[in-house]
Amino acid sequence: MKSNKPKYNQIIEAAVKVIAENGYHGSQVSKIAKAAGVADGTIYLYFKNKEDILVTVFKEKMGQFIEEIALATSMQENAEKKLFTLIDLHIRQLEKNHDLAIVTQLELRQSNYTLRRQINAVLKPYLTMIDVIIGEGIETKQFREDINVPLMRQMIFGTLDEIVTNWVMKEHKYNLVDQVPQIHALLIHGLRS
Amino acid sequence: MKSNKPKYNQIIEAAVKVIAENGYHGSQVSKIAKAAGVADGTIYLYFKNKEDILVTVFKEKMGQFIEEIALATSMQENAEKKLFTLIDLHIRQLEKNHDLAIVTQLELRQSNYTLRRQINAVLKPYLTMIDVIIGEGIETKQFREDINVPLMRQMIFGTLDEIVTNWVMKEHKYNLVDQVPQIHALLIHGLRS
Amino acid sequence: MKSNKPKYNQIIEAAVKVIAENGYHGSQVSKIAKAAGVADGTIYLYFKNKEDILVTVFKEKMGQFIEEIALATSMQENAEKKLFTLIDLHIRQLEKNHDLAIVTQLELRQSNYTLRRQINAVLKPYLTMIDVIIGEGIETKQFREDINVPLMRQMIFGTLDEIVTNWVMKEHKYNLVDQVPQIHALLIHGLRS
Amino acid sequence: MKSNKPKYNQIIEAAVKVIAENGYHGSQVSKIAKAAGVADGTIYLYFKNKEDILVTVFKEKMGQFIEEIALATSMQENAEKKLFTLIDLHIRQLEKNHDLAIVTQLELRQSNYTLRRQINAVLKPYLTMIDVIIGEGIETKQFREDINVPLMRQMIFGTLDEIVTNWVMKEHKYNLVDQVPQIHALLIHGLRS
DNA sequence: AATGAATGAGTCTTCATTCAT
DNA sequence: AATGAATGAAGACTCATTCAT
Repeated sequence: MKSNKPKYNQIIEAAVKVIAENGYHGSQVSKIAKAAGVADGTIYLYFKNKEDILVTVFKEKMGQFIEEIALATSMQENAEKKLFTLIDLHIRQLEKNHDLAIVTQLELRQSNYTLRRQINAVLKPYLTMIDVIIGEGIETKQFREDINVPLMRQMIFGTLDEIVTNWVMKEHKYNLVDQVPQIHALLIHGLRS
Repeated sequence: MKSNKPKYNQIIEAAVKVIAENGYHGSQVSKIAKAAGVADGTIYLYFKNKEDILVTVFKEKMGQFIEEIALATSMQENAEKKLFTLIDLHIRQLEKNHDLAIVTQLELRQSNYTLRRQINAVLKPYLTMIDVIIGEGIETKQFREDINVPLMRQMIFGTLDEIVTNWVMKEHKYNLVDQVPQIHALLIHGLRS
Repeated sequence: MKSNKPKYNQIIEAAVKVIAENGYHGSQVSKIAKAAGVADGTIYLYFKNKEDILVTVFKEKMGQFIEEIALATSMQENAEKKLFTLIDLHIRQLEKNHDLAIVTQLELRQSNYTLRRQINAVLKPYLTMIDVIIGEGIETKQFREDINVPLMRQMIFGTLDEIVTNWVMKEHKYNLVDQVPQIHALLIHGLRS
Repeated sequence: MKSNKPKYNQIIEAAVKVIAENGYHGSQVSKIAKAAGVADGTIYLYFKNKEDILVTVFKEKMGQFIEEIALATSMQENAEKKLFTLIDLHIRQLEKNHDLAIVTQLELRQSNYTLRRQINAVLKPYLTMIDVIIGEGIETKQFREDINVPLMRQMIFGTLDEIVTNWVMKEHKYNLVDQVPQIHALLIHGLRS
């Protein structure tokens, strides 16, 4: 696929790099074009408009992100382990890819409302995946019966998102993967002693 | 106090309203001025520039927000109850003020890096307050000894933030305060049955 | 006179200072008001508008300038000596007063066409004075009969103006008065050996 | 050459015309663009900013102006004739081109300090050319040995500049070229009978 | 398919001037 | 006479998008 549409991929990779380096508002179409080694006009042969580049960046990158997590969790035998795997890969993947983390945690959020809705749509399957894991945990009695699934999913996603965002804003100065067991424990056991 | 600087307050209130209605990028200075019933130039007698309006809106509103929570939690006798109060008021205050919720959860995040850092600075005391409550819980053995305080704080704040943001993006279609006890329970007990 | 209209004079002196220090375009009415120790509005009790301040500055200062030259030349016995005195005082007065020189040679020329015409009107008597001296020289046969008076006046004024402007632009780094005899000689004898 | 950069030249020609007609402060970028028959934004493909248009106008026009004088004087056999040619062409070229004369003598001087310095840099070779002619005259004993070259140059340039400026301010109501022999005579012989 | 020159809509900010006190 | 808070008009510049080549 990559070899079929080389410019398309060039542009997406350039966009991630340019946005991570220059910020959302400093990433003009002409700058992305230059980084991709194509003419400004060429961008519009592959993308409807600037917003479309950004949405596509998110779709492609998050698509891989989600797929990898989906695959890995499916190979775990129970909900608790699946949750651990999800946390681990969520954090591991973003920690591995600084540029992408900057783009997803900071820059893309500076977009307008329309783009935000599209980004949420891309995230939908991921959130559903979390819902399914929680549901499975409840069914198998690993998790409490009275758990409100959407609420618990917001807790899980909100926690992970906040943790990664903090790490990005602190300029990746500390190690994230090491905290995975603690995060998992907090989500499973809560605060109570 | 309000009567001393009427224009100042007019402008801040207008800014919240205009941003909530038109979004961050649709909120021209002239639109805010018009909504405040002052001339464009008057804005610049009270604010250094457009960004300064936004920072100030956040400072003033979050200042009250945080203060109210600080006061209420201080009157609770133990960490668990303090946490409940914090969750309750965090959600209650934003649910009560739709416009403010839109501004803090969605619009202000579309700002540039500089503004983001200033917003974080304003939030700092709130985050510290959470840290202190967790610390108190650990000392009094209400919470587990091995809890990583910053991590737990990110979990609490991330959860609340995600919950309110979801509610705003779903256009406030459901009741939030009702979920407070469940949120509290999840944070205290976690998923484990 | 000064004691009768203290604010009036305060404003004029402040204007010269502020313009010399901040340049024409950096000299807002409010800055002049502040330097003069009066309120912005007070300016408009004494001057019709901003342009009026500038014209008045020029009128007052150039009035003194011209008067002093008129007095001194009138005490010289012949045209050649009068010309020497005129050159000497023209240069001496501006060299003595750096701020005024900056204002007259550089800053006030950045004004618009209307102001320029008014400035020219103020200069008129000075130019006429030069004309009269040349005429006297011709009558007394000190100067050639076939001299075109306006042309010669333009030569004299143009020369002096250019010399002072160059000196101001070179930031007053050299001594001007020392050159007076040479200037006089050049105007009297020309280039020819 | 013109056909290679048509827009560039269109903009420069339009700028001279617009500034001559509307004055420096009345020449908005949009007005120049309209007169040049291009979009506002096109200006910025060829010029860094508004000031850059003005500096370029001066550079291009004065470049030609100076070159023509350099060529013509070089073909004269001695310093006195070279000086005559310089005076003649200085005045002839500006008299021929009313718009340019207005721009160089009046409007461009309303510019700020930065622009003024750049304009002076453009004039530098012209002033040097005058210096060289004077030096040559001294060497060949046409001119007096004791002449202060910079001073004499300021006298020549100041005289020409003042004469042209007066003519522009009098709205070109009289003939300038006719005065060339008189100007030359005054510079060569001075006032003395 | 690819180019890149050209377009032109859109906005924050300054500052001379006014006028109620 | 004096104040100074309030006014609001005015303009340079950017950048997403188009289209002739």
